[in-house]
Amino acid sequence: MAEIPDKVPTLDDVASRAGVSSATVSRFVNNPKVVAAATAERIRAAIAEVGYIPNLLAGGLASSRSKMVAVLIPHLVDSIFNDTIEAMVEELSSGGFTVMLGLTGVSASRTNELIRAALSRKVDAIISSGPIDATIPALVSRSTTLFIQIWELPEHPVGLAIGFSHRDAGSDMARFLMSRGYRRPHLVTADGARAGVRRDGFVEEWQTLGGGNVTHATVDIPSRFGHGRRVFADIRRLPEMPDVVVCGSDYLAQGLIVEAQAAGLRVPEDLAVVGFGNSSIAGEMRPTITTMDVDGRRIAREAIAAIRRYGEGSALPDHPIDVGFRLIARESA
Amino acid sequence: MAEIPDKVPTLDDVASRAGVSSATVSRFVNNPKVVAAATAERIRAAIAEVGYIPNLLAGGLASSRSKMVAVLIPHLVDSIFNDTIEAMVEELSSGGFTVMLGLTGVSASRTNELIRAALSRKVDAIISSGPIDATIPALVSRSTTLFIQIWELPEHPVGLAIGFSHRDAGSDMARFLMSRGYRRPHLVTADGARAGVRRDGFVEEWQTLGGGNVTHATVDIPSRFGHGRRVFADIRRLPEMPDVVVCGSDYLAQGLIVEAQAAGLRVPEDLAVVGFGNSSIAGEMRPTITTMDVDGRRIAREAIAAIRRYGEGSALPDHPIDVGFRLIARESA
DNA sequence: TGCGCCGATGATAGCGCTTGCATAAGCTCG
DNA sequence: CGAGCTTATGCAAGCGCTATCATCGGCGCA
Repeated sequence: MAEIPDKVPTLDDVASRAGVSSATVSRFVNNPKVVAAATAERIRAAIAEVGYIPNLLAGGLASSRSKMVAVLIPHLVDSIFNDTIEAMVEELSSGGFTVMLGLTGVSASRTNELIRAALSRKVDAIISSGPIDATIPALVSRSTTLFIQIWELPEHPVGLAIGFSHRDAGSDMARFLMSRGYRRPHLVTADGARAGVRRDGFVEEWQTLGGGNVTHATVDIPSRFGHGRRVFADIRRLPEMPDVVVCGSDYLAQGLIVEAQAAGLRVPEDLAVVGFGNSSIAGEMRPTITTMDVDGRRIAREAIAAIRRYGEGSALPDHPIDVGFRLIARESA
Repeated sequence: MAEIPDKVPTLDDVASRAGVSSATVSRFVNNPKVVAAATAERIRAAIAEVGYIPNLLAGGLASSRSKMVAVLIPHLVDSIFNDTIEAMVEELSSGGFTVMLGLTGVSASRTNELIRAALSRKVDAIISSGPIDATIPALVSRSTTLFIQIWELPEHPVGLAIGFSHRDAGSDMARFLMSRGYRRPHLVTADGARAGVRRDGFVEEWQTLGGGNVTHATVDIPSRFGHGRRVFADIRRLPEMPDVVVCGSDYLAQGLIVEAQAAGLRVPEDLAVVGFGNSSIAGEMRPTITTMDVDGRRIAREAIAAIRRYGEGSALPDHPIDVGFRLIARESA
């Protein structure tokens, strides 16, 4: 019975066992087709025998390509990105990438630290859904790492942007609610840039359509289920009760519905509510929640495709990738 | 004005700029106190001037320590671990570790791949909340990576376990509900091992206390908000309506409450509901949800402390770390 | 004054892999 | 049948760090 050396086996161990050079084993590991079938078979066997696990630190150092992607999001709990991120992580993993997760919160310095950490690890790409501050372009541009902003389409993206127009999303919602006959919308948004753009889009369109004044309130980022309580209390104090509340996330919409119902109101008859993001709960709530769907899996796929192309040396598309959105009319409005 | 070389600066660049050897710069980067104050200052300046970002692939390769920790969980959306994982990621990041996130789903092969990927990256530790299959011990034991199972206390953990007794959690809940006067509990659990243990603990204690029969149903992993609908429908078809439903997660409890209320039942008067995990929504729902609190942040801290000690060569505690749990009585039962 | 020590630094040998270049067969074809 | 390819493999030079060992001034102390 073969002695198992007590150190973890390296390429060389596999090589000598298979009777080839370590270069050949390396080739086999990274691209099996380039070695002859018979050799491949011997190497495969040798790998299994010694229980070889490649050292990606060494590989990454040598190739300056890490097969690792950083995903930066503000939060995990109740995050509007959850479904998108779950899709993202699944797609990245099955695409052979390792995911480095960073939680930025709302702090720019935290975001910066995480970006530095990612660059330190020579990640192939950084996918960020958080806010971008002014120091980031300089950091990123000196590296070969691809920077991808998701969920928005900034005028001048750092690297690549994959998202949709928040302004259009806002105005689409305005048209929808107007056509449904609502007249006194109340907006509740997290105080982030994107939510602000949606709000502007809504208000502008609403007024263009001849709608009256639009009231609005702000909640902390992220807009969570738990905010529902305070938001509802605030609404009750409004001089005139709105007939529909436009929420910055489905979770907030859910929280608001719960509160409204607890207060004896019927949704949507007494108060209609719409969310944003088409999180899984939106279709499962009672009443089901009218919302905007964003195709997270599509964003993930586009991101991965871009990373691949970029890795192979192709130029990036010189314009952001617009994945659009889709209004989903359900029971709540 | 100084020319910025178009390649990314290395330790050597910093060293020559500061007029010291690269070894000294390395010392400064990893442990500033060991270099003389004046030298430190020069190095600090040089680092800022050239915009040096350490290459952790190279560092990790040389030191065989990656400062990276893999976190493996089944899901992101509606996961009972969300709050724990958020705490975990925050604590790890501020502790200087990079987090590699893996979503195992319910597949053992997926879990295996992720563990291999983690080992390939020479992570300092793998923190797993998923199910452990028989092939894992062999994989992990040949490496120097610390394996940490969280949220449970298995008899024979692979590496270290940090969690609590699911059996005790089950029996505590049984005692609590009995003392509150409930008589016909119905259990709804995800079909995972841990949930099964809690159920057994509940049933056994319930019967010890002289309670009658306990009905139970199973849902897919993870037990989510959306399951509430089917679970409620099933309950209605039970020969005798339960007076309290014990759910495997707060999200499921929430979903069930929503359904019950939509059907005109009052919670807890007509049907009481309890959850598990003390997710943030539990205290924010109407009614607030009675649940079991598990201190996720404590688990995270214990894990990090263990990783640190292990990295410094200390032996692991030879017994699992029991962080306990706490029943939180709220309005829903 | 001289010995031993300690704190600060330099020189250097790898860590385990990738990859450009060189080599050696096998093929095709006029 | 040999020039000119293509294909399969080996050789060896790094990738950018860390860590061991050696060096070299002080400095306390007998």
